[in-house]
Amino acid sequence: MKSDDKHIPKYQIVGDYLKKKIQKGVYEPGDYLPSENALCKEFKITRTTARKALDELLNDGFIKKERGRGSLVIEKNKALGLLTVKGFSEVSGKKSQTIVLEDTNENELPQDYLMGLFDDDKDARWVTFKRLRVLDGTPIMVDKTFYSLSHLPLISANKFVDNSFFKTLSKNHLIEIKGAEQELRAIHANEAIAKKLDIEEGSPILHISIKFTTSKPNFFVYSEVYSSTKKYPISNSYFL
Amino acid sequence: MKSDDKHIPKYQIVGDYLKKKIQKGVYEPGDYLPSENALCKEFKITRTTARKALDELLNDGFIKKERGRGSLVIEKNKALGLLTVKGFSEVSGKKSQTIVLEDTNENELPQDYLMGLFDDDKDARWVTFKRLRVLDGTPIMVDKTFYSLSHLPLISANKFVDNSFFKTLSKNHLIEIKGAEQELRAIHANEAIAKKLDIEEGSPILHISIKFTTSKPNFFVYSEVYSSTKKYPISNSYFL
DNA sequence: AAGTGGTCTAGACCACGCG
DNA sequence: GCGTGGTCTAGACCACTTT
Repeated sequence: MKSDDKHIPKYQIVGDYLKKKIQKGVYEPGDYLPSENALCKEFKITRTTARKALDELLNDGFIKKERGRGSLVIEKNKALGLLTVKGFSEVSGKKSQTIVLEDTNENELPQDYLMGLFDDDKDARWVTFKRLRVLDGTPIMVDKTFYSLSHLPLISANKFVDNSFFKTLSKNHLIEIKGAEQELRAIHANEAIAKKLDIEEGSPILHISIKFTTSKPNFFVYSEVYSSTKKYPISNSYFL
Repeated sequence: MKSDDKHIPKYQIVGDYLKKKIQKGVYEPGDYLPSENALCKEFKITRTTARKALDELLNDGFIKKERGRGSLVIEKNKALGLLTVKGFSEVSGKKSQTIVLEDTNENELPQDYLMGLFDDDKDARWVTFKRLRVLDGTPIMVDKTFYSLSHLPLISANKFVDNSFFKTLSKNHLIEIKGAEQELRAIHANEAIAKKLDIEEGSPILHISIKFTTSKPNFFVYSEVYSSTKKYPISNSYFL
């Protein structure tokens, strides 16, 4: 019989160990990790192995190597894509706020839904909620989010963990966001949107249609976002 | 092989050598590269070095390693994100076209450059070129691209491989696009842009500022894109 | 059994940053 | 001068694929 020994390579053990320490805050951005030679002694490994462990962290964007100095912990890349307004929750001195415009309720699918992505679940029952994001007093975006009741019960938007739907999915339902497809259009703000975003009717705004893929098979979350980009542009990073 | 080592590490010489062979078609997708041991003998290097050379190709998406079999050359597909208009080159029956509006020439950096990403290379000499993308007769986007002469010579936009700057970087200079940071804004088209995109002045368009990260350290490519999204929205996928 | 890639050891010399 | 990371050698054993 084959044994089920999962032989985990040393470099991965050491790499994961360092990642966890960074995630726990033992090492913060700006700190230097133990040197390669220090890791060799601590874990009784050779430099090749220690370097491979650090390469993992380098690849995942945890550290930056500086010859002659050491391995510097850096701010991690968040490839969270377009839903991240520049510094929405990270701009120092700015306060972000989420206002529920319309709490979760059963609803018809909009006829004019733009993305041809509803192939599945066409006859399912859907719920939606609508929210307004405000950054430092400035309305930034309105979003309307859809999901199917056949995969998740109705959850009040007022009961989201940290006002975040995705955090709620993760913490209470163990569902993780795995990816997304998006379509972007520049459009004129209509009266309703303009009023909510406190801009003039006809101002150029960004309309984003998003289909989120989750860790739960066949469970997708759909979002329609209307964003005023004048003060805070949408920022986005992606790495291949 | 000659040993013109000097500054360039061996693994890079071997890695570049293999990349060139792939790009020349000596090795095609589906082929296996010489085994690590074969490379050791051919270049008189150790397996560590041979493996590091192959790691380069692995990172740049040229090959896939198969234990017990070898290093398989694969098709390079770049999910280039936002620069991909929906089906720009894939819509069946549609013809894409790239028109050079302004050939590559040395230029001043624009004063109003939006992204605060020029920290490095501030005093370097820059070249720019400007192009118009047309899909099935409809102008889709204009883009102005910048790069620093300290990393790459001036290349005429009329001599790009397949009209693609990135393909040129890859095929002729072994530089791969690794990722990007972007900022998106919805704006009103000014007269110049409107004329080029054949839309009314004041129409909402998408303005995208992009900083591309490459496989060449400290070499970045900057692009300013203005896109009419009415007929063809920008589409984008990302996966975590 | 032979060949491939995956991991690892125990060294070595070099280029760089800092005191 | 010393410690750091960058490169490299010359081996070794392992897991996996193919013949």
